[in-house]
Amino acid sequence: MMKKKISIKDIAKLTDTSITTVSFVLNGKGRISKEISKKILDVAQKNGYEPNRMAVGLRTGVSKVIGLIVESIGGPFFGEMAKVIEEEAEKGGYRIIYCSTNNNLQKGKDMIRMLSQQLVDGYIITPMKGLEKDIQNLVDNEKPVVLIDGYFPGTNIPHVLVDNFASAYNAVDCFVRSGYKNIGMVTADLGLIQLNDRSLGYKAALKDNKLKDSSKMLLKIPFDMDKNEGVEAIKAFIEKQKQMDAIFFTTNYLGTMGLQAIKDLKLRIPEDIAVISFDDNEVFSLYPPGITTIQQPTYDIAKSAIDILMAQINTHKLDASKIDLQIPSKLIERGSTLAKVSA
Amino acid sequence: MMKKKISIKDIAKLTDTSITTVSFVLNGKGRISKEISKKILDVAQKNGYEPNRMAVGLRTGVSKVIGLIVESIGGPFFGEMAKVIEEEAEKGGYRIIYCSTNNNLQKGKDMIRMLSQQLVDGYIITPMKGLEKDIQNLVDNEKPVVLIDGYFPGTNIPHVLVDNFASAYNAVDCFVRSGYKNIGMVTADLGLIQLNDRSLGYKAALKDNKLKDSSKMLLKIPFDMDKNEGVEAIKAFIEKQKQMDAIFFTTNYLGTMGLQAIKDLKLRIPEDIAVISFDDNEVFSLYPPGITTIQQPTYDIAKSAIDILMAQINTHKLDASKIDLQIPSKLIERGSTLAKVSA
DNA sequence: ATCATTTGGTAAAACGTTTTAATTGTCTAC
DNA sequence: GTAGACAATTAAAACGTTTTACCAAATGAT
Repeated sequence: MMKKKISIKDIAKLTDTSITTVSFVLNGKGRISKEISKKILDVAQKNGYEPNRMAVGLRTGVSKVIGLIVESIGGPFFGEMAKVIEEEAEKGGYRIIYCSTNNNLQKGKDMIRMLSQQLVDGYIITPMKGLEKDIQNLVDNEKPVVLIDGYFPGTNIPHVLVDNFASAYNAVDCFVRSGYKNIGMVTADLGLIQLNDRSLGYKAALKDNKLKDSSKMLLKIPFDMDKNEGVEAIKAFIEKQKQMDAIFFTTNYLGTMGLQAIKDLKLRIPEDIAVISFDDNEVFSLYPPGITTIQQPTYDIAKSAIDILMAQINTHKLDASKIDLQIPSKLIERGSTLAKVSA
Repeated sequence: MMKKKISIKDIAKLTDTSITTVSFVLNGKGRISKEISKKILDVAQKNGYEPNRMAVGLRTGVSKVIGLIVESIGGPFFGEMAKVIEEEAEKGGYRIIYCSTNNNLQKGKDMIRMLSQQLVDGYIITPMKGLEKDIQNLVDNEKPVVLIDGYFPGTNIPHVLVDNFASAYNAVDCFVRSGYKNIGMVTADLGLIQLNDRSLGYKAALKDNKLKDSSKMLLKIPFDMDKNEGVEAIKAFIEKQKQMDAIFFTTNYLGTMGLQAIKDLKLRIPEDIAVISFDDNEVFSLYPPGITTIQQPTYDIAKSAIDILMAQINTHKLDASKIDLQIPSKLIERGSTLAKVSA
């Protein structure tokens, strides 16, 4: 056992040819006769030759690895994303090296620094506040980069994400169509542009529908609040806003916290309060009476991101700086937004 | 911009020393005078020197990367796992390269082959039927390997997973304590040893409690069934087993399918049917009246796995072949197993 | 027959490290 | 003073590839 890996040099010796010849045959370059080619291919095959990635990487400067930096691979959204990205990358012979930042800025910076030690050919990153410089630096150094799930306003870094503004706008519209007029919103204080866009969509929709100003019916959960505290905060919020008859949660995890809060308060959905949450997931489809959600097109986002990245990698001088892909979401209507029966 | 990365050679030139000296200083080897050391360190620091991983890898044969091969990174269980593994690995300066097999044997084989092209120093793998040979081959070639979430009976590959037998046994016990006597089970037909162990635990518990033989009240969902078909199958199963008053789902996804089925049939939990599912997750805590679950110690499993792997990597001649870590699970009791009120 | 071209093949450099073995001084001990 | 020990430094080989530039032989054109 422990057969030493066979190298190109060994194959050369075995076939009585030169290293160059073997390399040429294996890569389909140069011009080598059919017979010699066949002999080399046979020997390579028989001995299970696999090129040494490190050597190739050192010589050519390409690693065939792309770095995926996300907030956390756990969770349905990024998990699903990672899966698609990995599958698509694999088709191009690329592998994924995965890093999570847990929303920790320093960790994000570290990750970028590590990966840039010539070990990845491109990056897919979920941006976070404070990482602008580091990412811009990659771009300036002509590293292929695609941002997903967020972007940096005012910079020229290609990005693909759901259309957050329109999605939130549509959610409010859905409430209105069903007869709800006092629509509150719960969001998080993470400094993420995507949450901000959702807020803007919400506010714009209120305004367009001539509904009362929302400043009162808006709750921002601090980023460092844990789950239980969050539930309590939401409960307090709901109790205070007596007239509120519908509530919009801007993220998945806020939505589940919200359900817990509503359950604790023994309120009925949608009779006492209608609900919409961002990010569809199993809880929402199962939880009675079914929670209306904004389903992010994870597949499309991931697919587009990897495609754009590959395009950058392959055609070296592609100008991707103008790519701003905002993909529409899908509103999944369930029981939580049934038409209101006026009291 | 696009400053060419600085190399050890450049630093040598800049400090008027030799390549060797720089390498020695940077790695704390050899014996170099304080003054020269300082000069070199300063220059390296100032220019943001980072060693070229490829070159190091080629020269030393270690990549500082470990391969994580799981069924699918999506899903709460593996996602959480991946997170812990990545965090722990990072402490030792290792990065994770991630691959999912989607339960596809060929893909699993391909992954192992790719990763073994000298690009990872160790493997964490969720085993699947048919991969025995390939994995054994890694072990024979002295590659560090740890299996998680499953194992190959009769082989000597270190593994860490939840104690599936005891977990299932405890679930049945919980039903019995609450007064349920006709306990059915729904499992999947994936050929996975862990599911088999769960079945065995279930059967043993039935026997020890002198309950009626279970062969009738056992449903096996074929591996290629989609979600809707699964729900239908479970509905049919429940309707057929009139006397069944409790049901045990051996996986997360079967559990949620089961909830859907029970909901469709308009049965009450636990009055009409008590429920326990493997793998705790948000749905189960939220879904009224709260579903009792077997919570896998994901953190412990992941932590142990990476620790064992690191131990193998660092102390080269560690005999890990006897490591068989079966970690107890935690039964989270919720409303779905409240004491039965006899009719 | 001679020169130009093509065809089939290879030597050698380079990528950026690590590490062995060698080379210079300096110092100690006799 | 000289032999050995030791300290500080370095030259050079090696890891496994890719690729440039070159060479010899065969073919074609005149």
